[in-house]
Amino acid sequence: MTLDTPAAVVLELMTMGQQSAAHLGDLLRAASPASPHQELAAEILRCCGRVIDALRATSGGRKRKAPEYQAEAAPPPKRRGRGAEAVKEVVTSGTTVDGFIWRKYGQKDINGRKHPRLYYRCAHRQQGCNATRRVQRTRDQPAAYEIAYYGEHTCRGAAACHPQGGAPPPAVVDFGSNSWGAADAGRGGSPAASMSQGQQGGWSPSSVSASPSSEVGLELEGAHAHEWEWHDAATVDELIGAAPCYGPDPVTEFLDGCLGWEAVLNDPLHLAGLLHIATFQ
DNA sequence: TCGATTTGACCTGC
DNA sequence: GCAGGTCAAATCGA
Repeated sequence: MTLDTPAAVVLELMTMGQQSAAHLGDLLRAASPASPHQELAAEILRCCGRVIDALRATSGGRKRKAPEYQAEAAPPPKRRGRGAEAVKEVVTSGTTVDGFIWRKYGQKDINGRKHPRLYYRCAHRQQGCNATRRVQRTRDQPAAYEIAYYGEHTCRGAAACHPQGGAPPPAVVDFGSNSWGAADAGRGGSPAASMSQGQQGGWSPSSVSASPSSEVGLELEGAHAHEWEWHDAATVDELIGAAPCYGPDPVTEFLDGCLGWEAVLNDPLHLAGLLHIATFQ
């Protein structure tokens, strides 16, 4: 492959990064078999692999089929059939904050569940946003929540959802293994706000977890955790005030799988972000 | 007074 | 018929 296209450049760099990460993992393993830092190296490997896979799929001439969903053609919201598949399901610990403004519209005691199931819909439903979510405390960990998302945000995302046009709250991204967030908190790194921008330009929920001490108020437990919702105006103001500059992070979006590869390649800013990561290896 | 939440009733799929 | 999902009136709080 030649390096005459941005995709080729990124692929080359990511391949180098992947090799470097593998090497780093080997070194860490050799230095200290039980080192938790190995998880970081593994995480980098996974991310690189993901980028490379996406790139290869793109360069193969196959384009991901655009989602069938179209905002203007969206049918009126219908009842979900029982067991309908969620667009995304996440498990969060201690918080249900995800950067969107949700309006609770129902609560139901579920058979065999100690805690009721809560139903939320996007606060911008009047604007045609049909996104809903279902929040349920997990059986194993009462302080943790299973959140199932249904529908897509068509309200142009968190910026639109937020009354001040602000950005999502500080939250730690869970890239799947939660190792980044945990490592970040442990190292005192800045708590990265990172919600993901979906392909329609709206924000899609990432897997969000609260880091133990990253942000005031985000880590609550037990009976008070549910009080921290984004419809709490005071909370929103506090969080936005604490982090006024959060905006879309294309790199994180991409790595989190919510930003299409084509969007990255077609947008110089997104591409620059990825290249920055690639050269960071 | 108005917007948000609560909660019982209703609707629908299995 | 039951269980889960949604509606909408009642209630609450700023």
